[in-house]
Amino acid sequence: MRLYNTLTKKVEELTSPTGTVRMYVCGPTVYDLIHIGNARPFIVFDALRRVLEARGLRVVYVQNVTDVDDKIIRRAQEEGRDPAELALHYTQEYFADLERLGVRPPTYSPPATVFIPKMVELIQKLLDKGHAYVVDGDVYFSVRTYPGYGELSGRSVEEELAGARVEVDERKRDPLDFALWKGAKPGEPWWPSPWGPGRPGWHTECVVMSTYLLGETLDIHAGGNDLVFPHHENERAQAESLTGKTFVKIWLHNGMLTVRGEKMAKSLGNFYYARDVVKLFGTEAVRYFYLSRHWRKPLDFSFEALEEAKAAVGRVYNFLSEAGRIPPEAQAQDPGFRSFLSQAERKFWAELEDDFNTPGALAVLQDVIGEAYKRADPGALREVGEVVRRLARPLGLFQGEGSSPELGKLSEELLDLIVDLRAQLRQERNFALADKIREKLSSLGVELRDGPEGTRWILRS
RNA sequence: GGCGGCGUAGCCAAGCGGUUAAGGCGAGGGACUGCAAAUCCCUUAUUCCCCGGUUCGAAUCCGGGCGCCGCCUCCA
Repeated sequence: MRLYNTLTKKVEELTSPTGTVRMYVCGPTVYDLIHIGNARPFIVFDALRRVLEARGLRVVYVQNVTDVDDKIIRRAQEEGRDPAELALHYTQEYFADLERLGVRPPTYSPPATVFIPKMVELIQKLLDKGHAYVVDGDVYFSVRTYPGYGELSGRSVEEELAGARVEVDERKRDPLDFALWKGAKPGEPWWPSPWGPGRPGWHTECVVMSTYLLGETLDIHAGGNDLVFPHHENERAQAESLTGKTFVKIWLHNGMLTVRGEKMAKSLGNFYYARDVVKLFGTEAVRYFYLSRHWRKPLDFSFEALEEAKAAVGRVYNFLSEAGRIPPEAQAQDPGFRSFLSQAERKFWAELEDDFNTPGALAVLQDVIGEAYKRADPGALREVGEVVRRLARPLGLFQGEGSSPELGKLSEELLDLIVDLRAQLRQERNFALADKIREKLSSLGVELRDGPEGTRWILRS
């Protein structure tokens, strides 16, 4: 698998001598429900994980839950709630949302608060090595002590200094220095430390959780491209100052979800909660929507776009239900069809191997479906149905029943009876009544398809 | 201002030096049907924001514009 690495700005081969890929994806800060833009990395990197597994690799997938943070504290104060209780509540909602999005739970989802003693240890080590300093109960990382600072985000320390436009905290030795430990103000949650009560900074959380669970060098570290600076830059500075080793082999950053060209963000108010969008369009339409655009590019959200994704997913399910009713013995007539299929399979994987080109891979699926229809050969249809299901599996798509949910035996027989009676009406050319039945069933979610071999009923999901 | 990215048909979107410029949605025409739906067939970019350059050959590489976006604030 070749992937674009933010650090080197090149597409690089993901190597795994041990057969295990250790990947870390920045998770949510649990002060509110996640919005549909937050869901992009969760879905995209979940799919990447599954594709790596489908290629025979073991993946250890860690995604943190940031449950101490200024925003949580502020929100809790506004609502008169306990910050820990608020964080726990939204952590549970977050997991519920992952399920709604069809995202597999990570191997580990550590809450930051569990690791605070480890964070204190790490900060102490940075102090011991001269990479950090204490000011009035706060601890800062000294950016100048890490020569590689700025490499990830393509900034130079000098420029950042010149361009610093945020009010500089006078107590910092250098405007670029960032907080590792924040002393607690009255009323704020705190944990004990050698520098007094307080809480860890965000950048430190991720370093501790990732290296503790995955080791000092990660194969993949991923997140939204809005995290490149300062978050990931600061993580790298800490980790590499501490270990002297490469922190991350490949940095992956997904593009933003936009609304009319602007980033979707809580602060801009142009957001929709992930669960609401799933409710409106369904899990698979949302996944399809994300995977139909290359993961590094910006993606514009609109109801029309989701509608379109839903239609595309519906069409595939339509095909799968056609293919599914063909007896398993049916074989493709044309001997050349086999090689067409295996060529398509190779193409599918080649697209994914090439910087995780999911839109390219989905196009292969659509293409193969079109070809199967064209053949008008039940055997070919059946075989393509199987291939589509197998290939789409790692993308988390097209594994469901599609348009034929379980019905009770009685209901099925009743439907068959209605269809028979309607067939008689049509024979008698009583089309008015036959159409009325069709319309009524349609409004109940049962679609009738009249074909040369009679009528079939299909349940719309 | 600095750094990064994007601009391909009505819309969405692949493509990364040689392909007939994938695929989807939509639209139009036809087949099937009592009429529909579903499905099938055909049509829908001589051209990839603009201008130069490199090359036998450029949507793809280089230079310069134009437009849009992200980051530079603990934003996925």
